Amino acid sequence: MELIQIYQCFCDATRLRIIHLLTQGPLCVCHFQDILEVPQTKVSQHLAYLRKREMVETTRRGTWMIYSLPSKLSPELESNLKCLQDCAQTDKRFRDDLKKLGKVKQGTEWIGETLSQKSTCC
Amino acid sequence: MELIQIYQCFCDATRLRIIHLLTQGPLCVCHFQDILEVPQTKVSQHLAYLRKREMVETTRRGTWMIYSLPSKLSPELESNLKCLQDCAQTDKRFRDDLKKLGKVKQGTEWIGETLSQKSTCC
DNA sequence: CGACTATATTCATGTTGACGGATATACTGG
DNA sequence: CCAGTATATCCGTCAACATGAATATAGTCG
Repeated sequence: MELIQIYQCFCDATRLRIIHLLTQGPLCVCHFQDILEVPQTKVSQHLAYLRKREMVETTRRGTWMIYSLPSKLSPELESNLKCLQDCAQTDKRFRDDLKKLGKVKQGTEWIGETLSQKSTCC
Repeated sequence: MELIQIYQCFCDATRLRIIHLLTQGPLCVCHFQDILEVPQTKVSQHLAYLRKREMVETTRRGTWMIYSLPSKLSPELESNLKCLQDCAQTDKRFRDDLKKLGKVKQGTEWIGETLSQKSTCC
């Protein structure tokens, strides 16, 4: 992944929040919706943008689509993700996203290879 | 400077090269032109973009306009500039830019507050 | 002041991107 | 197979951006 493409992926607020969430681990679309509070279409479109540029990978689990960062990160991407995590700490918006992520995650839990469902959503 | 704006400034190839050059120190427009080998208009427009977003500062020195990074960098910008410098090392294009910067700089030299001109350009 | 150099701005145009609304697809459980 | 949920894609529209050409501005030197 070219450096410039990394920045292109990073340069929209919604995408940046998505990527930031993904640094914490894989996440399914409905969780993105819950956390970001943006329309489903918007989430899907940005995820499509990221997929097209191979910034994210997907796995289907039933009707849910789980998004994650690529399993092997280029050094450039890795550096920039670290930098992002670092910068995000001082930003209220990103911190709030992480808080919500925690709450949303409380509703679900991974047990081995299966997802134990506690919330109404995935 | 907001994180997202940093990425917006970084997300065009020409701008990224400009910013990368600026991490090495102030530079005037004609040097950008020489190094980047892009039309003057293009350089000026990208510099205007960066100026508007306060990613760069300017000083006039005679007919030349010297561009530099802001004297006080936000922590976010500083982190990202470091990251950029890091990533740029492994990229041929950026390395070539630095090589050219060296050559161009050989033609000029700062002596105290005055610019001793050795090349035809500033 | 006038010619010249360095740089900026304006303009027109093509492209990409962001977004909401509508619709399609994919999987699941009955 | 059907209904329902999760997600993706398509479409139209609007704004932002990238770019080259032409022109304007600012400073210097004679």
